[in-house]
Amino acid sequence: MEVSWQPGMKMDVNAPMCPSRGVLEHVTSRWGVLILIALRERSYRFSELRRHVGGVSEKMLAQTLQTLERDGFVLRDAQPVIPPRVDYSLTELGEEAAAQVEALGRWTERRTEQVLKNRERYDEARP
Amino acid sequence: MEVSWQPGMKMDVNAPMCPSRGVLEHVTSRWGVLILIALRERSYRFSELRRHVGGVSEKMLAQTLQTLERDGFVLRDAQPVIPPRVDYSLTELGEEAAAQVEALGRWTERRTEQVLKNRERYDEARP
DNA sequence: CGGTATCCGCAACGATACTG
DNA sequence: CAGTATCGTTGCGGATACCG
Repeated sequence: MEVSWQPGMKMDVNAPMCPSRGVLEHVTSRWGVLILIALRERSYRFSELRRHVGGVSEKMLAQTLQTLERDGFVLRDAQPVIPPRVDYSLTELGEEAAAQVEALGRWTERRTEQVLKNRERYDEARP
Repeated sequence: MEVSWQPGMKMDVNAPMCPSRGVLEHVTSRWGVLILIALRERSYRFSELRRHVGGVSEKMLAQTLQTLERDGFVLRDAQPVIPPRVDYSLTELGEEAAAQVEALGRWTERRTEQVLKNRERYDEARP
C-alpha cells in the first residue's frame, strides 16, 4: 500500500496528491473512531451520543459529526419539531468504515491487558 | 463494544478505568498508522522509515516508535556498529495490530474517490 | 434540544542544533 | 546514522456564552 511521499509532493495531508491520508485521519481521529463504533450499534441523538461517548465536548462532537457527514459516513436527520430532534446514523459507506474500525477496536480490547504488561516490562527495564 | 464512560470514571485516556482507549489511540495515531503499515511490508532502518513515511519529523518518528515499542508492537534492534544501525520491525502483537490497520488503510484507499465526491456535493449544497 | 460563536491554555508538533 | 535537547509556534480541544 502506498504511504510514501516524494519531495515534490505537498506534505499537507489535505493536498490532492495524497487525499487518502486525510480520509484515514478523519476515520481514525480521536472521536471519529468512537462515534463510528457507537453509531454502528444504532442511531443516536446528539446528546444521547454525547453521553454514550464519554468525555467528548459539545464542540468536538459537533465538529467531528460534521466532518463525518461531509465525508459521507454519517447521515444527519434534523426533524423540524420543538424541541429540536436530530438523529445521526451511518450511511452505507459509513457502515463499511465503522465495520473496519470496530474490528480494530475489538482487537484492541482483547489485547489491552497484554499491552499493559508490555508497558510494565518496558518501564521497569529502564530506571 | 464498550466505549461508554460513567461520571465516576476518570476521563483521562490513560486512566486505569478505560485503558483500551489509550491503546487504540496509539495504534490509530497519525504516524502510528503509517509506521505500522510500512513495517508490515518489511523491517526498516530509522532514516529509511523516515523517508518512506513522508512528512514525519525526526522527533515524531522517534517518539512514535518509542510508544509503539513500549506497547510491544515494535521491536527495536540497535546494532553496536559504527555508524550506528537500528532496525525496526513488528512483533507478533504488532503484526496483528498492523494487519487490522492495513485493512482499514486499504479500505480507505478504495473509497477515497467516493469520499472526495461526497465532499464536493456537501460543499456545493452549502454556499 | 441542538447547536454556533468566541476565547484561550496547553500539549502536540516542527525546525534546528547538537551529541555519541 | 540515529537519535536527544531545546525552542517557538500552532492548532486542538475545553469552557463559556448565546441563539433558533
